[in-house]
Amino acid sequence: MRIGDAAAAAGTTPRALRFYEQRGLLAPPIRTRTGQRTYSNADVARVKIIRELLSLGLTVDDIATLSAHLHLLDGDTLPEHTVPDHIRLPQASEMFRRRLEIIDGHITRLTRLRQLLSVCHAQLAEKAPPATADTLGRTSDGRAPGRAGTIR
Amino acid sequence: MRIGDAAAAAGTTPRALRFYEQRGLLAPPIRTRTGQRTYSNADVARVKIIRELLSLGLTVDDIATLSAHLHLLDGDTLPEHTVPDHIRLPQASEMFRRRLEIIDGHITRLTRLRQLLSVCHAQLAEKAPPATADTLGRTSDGRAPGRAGTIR
DNA sequence: GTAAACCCTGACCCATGCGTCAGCTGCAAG
DNA sequence: CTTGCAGCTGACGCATGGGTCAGGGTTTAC
Repeated sequence: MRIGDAAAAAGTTPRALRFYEQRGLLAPPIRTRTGQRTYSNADVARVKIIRELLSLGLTVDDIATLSAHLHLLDGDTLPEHTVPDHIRLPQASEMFRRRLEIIDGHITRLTRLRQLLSVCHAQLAEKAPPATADTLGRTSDGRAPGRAGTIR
Repeated sequence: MRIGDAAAAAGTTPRALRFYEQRGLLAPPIRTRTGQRTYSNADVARVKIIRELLSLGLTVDDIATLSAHLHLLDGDTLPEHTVPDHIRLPQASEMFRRRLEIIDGHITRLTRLRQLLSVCHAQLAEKAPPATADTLGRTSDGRAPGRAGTIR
């Protein structure tokens, strides 16, 4: 499988795969003798995991730190002993702990925000009749060509 | 109160206040005749709210859209009728709705991630004895001078 | 009156997660 | 053989939320 197909299969772009590779999230894949990258299904699975984690708010660097242990997240799609574990284990464990704390914080705060906004919304709804199509000026998504940035 | 004091009172920097002003989160404050900005306590309160919302994951643009209604979030610190409401009410209401959806999504996904990581952490903990100070290479925070970006 | 500390307006810098050329090579189809 | 899509490696661009000068006025304290 070459990069275009692998990317499509994982729901992303070739550019992204090269980027993940460059940043250490993905092991450098086997190349054809002319230099083209070839990916396996396991690679695609890994990319999917990576995207999942990104969409959940981890950063590329976080995922790189975890990279030796990503297979734990997927039980059976990835090989078991691809990487020398023991050196990074404690750091990874620490990282998980910290991440958990951060996530708990996020959840707490978001929950509070949810309440705040909910109240706001209710108050506004009292004053304003529910928005109709023509009180809203075209709710197009307005995404410009070059829109990049964080996956949310 | 001049900008430095106001910023300190709100727990941020002059630069940030100017930035919020420029992006429409803060009304242009009164200036002395020599051009220096002067802020009231109400302004400081508003900045605190802005920071709160930022830390909860809203973007500057979101907050700008809400800016006419921020006082709803603070009941009694801000004046009641400073802005002509009616034009933007429906949009703001819509925005709240969308934001609520997004936040619910975040919460759901974070909760899932929490579980995943939690499992990972447990599995790692089995293999690795709990990290001690010297198995971790200096857990310094390593924050470089210019570390900017999103408030998390 | 003069230095120290603060403010003003640009303007450029950082990290993220890629998009998007640019300029060159590879490969399968007609 | 050639055409045209695909891949390769840089390198620059974008949006966010400000930090950090630079170059010049202001205010305050001694």
